[in-house]
Amino acid sequence: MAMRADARRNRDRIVAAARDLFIERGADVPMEEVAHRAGVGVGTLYRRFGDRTALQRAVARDMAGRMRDLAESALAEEPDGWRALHRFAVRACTLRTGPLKSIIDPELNAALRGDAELAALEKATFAAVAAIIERAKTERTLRRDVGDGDVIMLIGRLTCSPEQLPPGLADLAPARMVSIMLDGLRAADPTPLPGSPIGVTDLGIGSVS
Amino acid sequence: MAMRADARRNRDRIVAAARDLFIERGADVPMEEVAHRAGVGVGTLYRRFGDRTALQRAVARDMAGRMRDLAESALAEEPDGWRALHRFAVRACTLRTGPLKSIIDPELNAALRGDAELAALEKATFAAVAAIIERAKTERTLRRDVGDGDVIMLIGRLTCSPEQLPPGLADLAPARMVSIMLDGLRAADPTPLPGSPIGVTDLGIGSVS
Amino acid sequence: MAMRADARRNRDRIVAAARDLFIERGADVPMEEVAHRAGVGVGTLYRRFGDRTALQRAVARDMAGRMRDLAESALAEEPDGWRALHRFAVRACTLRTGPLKSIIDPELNAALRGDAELAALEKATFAAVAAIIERAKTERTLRRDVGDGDVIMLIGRLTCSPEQLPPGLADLAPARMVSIMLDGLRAADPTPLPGSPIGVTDLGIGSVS
Amino acid sequence: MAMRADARRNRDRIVAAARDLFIERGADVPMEEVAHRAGVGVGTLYRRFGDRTALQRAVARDMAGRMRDLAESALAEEPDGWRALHRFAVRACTLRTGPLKSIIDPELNAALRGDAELAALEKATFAAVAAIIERAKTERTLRRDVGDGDVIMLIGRLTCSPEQLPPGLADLAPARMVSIMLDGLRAADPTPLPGSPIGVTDLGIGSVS
DNA sequence: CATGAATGAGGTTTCATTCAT
DNA sequence: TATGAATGAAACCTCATTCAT
Repeated sequence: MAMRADARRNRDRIVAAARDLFIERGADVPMEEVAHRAGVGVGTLYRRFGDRTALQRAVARDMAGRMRDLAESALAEEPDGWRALHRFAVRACTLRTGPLKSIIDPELNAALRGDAELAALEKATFAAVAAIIERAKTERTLRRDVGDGDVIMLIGRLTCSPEQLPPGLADLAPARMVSIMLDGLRAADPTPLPGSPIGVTDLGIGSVS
Repeated sequence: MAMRADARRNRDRIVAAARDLFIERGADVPMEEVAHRAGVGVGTLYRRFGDRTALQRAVARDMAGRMRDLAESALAEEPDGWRALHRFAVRACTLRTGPLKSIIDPELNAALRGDAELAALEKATFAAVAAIIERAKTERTLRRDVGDGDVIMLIGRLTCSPEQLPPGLADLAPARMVSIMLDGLRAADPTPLPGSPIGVTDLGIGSVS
Repeated sequence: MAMRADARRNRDRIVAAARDLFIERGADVPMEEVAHRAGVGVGTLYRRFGDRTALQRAVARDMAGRMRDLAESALAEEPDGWRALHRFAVRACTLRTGPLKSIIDPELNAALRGDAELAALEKATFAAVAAIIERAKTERTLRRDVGDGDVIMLIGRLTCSPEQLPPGLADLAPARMVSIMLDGLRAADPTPLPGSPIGVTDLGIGSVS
Repeated sequence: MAMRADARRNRDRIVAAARDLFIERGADVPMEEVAHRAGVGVGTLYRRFGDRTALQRAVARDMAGRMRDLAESALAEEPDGWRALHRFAVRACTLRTGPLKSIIDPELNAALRGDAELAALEKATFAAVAAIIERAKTERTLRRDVGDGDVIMLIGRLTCSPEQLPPGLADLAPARMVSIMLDGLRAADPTPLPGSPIGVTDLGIGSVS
């Protein structure tokens, strides 16, 4: 048991180290640096993860899990769809999935295509987001001519933000962008959009953004 | 003279090949593949560019130049600020700077920091965008509580779009997102934003997005 | 511990292999050949030495250490300065520093300039040689009009001997040259030399020869 | 004719550039640098010399020619063998064959083995040196127990001197070393040498030193 | 089990040589 | 004929992965 807890903790530290280094320095950081940042030897890293793609899979699942948690808690805990959408959009920015995109996106990373656990997490995320959107449309706060695919793409864009904003702006800027986006999504007086609503399913399966 | 022309053409083909491969496969494609795609030997590539960072610099300048051209022509050729903003935003998406971000962004790519030519191109881009925004504000089509920094960040996000959209959506989706964003930027009846307008200068020096 | 011992042995074998190959084939032997001769893979060589200059540094220190040992043992173990000088000169030839000169001489090899350990070894060598010379002068066997710099330069020349002498001469020729040189350095009846004695310090810092 | 002169001059500039660069930076200077230093394009260099070994051959012959000239003029112009030996030894130092050894020595450079012109030049040099030595022995100024091989080896050592002596010493140090060596070679009261005199032929054929 | 040394495949870069202009 | 651009073989070096301790 103590063993289990220790091992688990080691595993988590490795995933966290990998995620941070992938964000900071890209998908090609040496495995040895990941191990070092996690405070273990390479051998240990390889015992846990087999190879680089296994580590990427773990990071992707970790991030997808966080994203699902955000979506589900926004849906469950906010009083209305509009506020849920707002909360989800703002918090999604803080995950910084943007700089990780090429690692955690099954579309882009062949190693992740077909991973069932990851697919399940994304499916859950999409379901929660779709529910939020549905609610907001029902409440007549969200314009009717957008699909959940449109909204998910927009939120994906907002989280795609690797640049190091100056400290004072790191929190403010995403909040302002989300606010502007929501103004664009508001039901009142929208400009007609080209085409017809884009659904999640139109995007191809399973992409966080 | 004739030689000059040939060499120039070779150079351009190498930059184009590098850009495409960087987009498709990331910043770490083997140089040999870049050379092959350009139809030259590695030696030629290295004669022109010295090392990988020199090639990245060339790609970054190329993209920054295109971005500037988009901004300046939108400003010069559109009858009003709003249409100029729309045109710039839509066309900027087509440059696909998003997947190149880690390569062409001086903030993210140490090899590019301090490159004077690149800085000049970005400065010109920002100036044109700022002029467009100013015009739109004067025309009272753009809300007053956004700064040029806000708008540039938003446009940067829209161009940050690596996923391979299904063919039918590749053109449509960006147009819809831009349209929604513009609805959010519209002067009429905006929700008050947190903080105060963000200017280009607040973002730190010179990032296209 | 056991590992340590193994690693140490590996390291020593690499340095020995490098020295031999540098002598045989010059400073530009492929690293892979050095590794092969040492019985390890390239990776191991690079793990130990980082790059070619680090390996050269190791070889230079090794040779400088041997040279210092020769000088110090000659000083310590010979009954008089003259015999010490003779012994040092003869044995120095056997180190074959000549063919290594461009690799192990800090004057010639930029990678070695400023190496403190190497400088210390050379300083010790010079000190021992200077003591030998001083003793021989005191004993009135060495002519008074030569400085330690003169003698060190002469010995440096004798060790500068890349040519593959025919087997029978390999031992004899250096012995004869040393003997002739010593006759030239003898106290009795010397021809006046141009200039004044050259000291080690006149040579600039730290060159074995 | 004018053509001939021009071509000749070009060729000489290339050889001179190659010699200087070989001395300064070693046998592996890029051909392009040689060409640049000579003020021509690589193409021209290759038109003249075919490949690197041809260039080395040219440099070797050039140096061997100078060495022969020194030996023959010393023999022809000095009033006695002793002064001829002195002059040859001192001037040989100025050729700086030392740093070129691995390039111009047929023993060390496979590309030169069997070059008839080079062999002829060395043969002439050796003949002149042998004559000088013979004369000095006849005059009873040179000790009888040394062979021409001994003397040639000694002179070879003195010219093996790549180190950058401080300006004030560049001329003085060789003069002092030669003087000391000559004292060692003097007829009066020599210490018996081990073995028997070494002749040029004992050294194997054709080595400048 | 954890560790970190060893391995070698593969990417990067250089440069001798060729060849079109 | 002189030039310098193009080529690709070969050297350098890194790092994913394995394995002895």
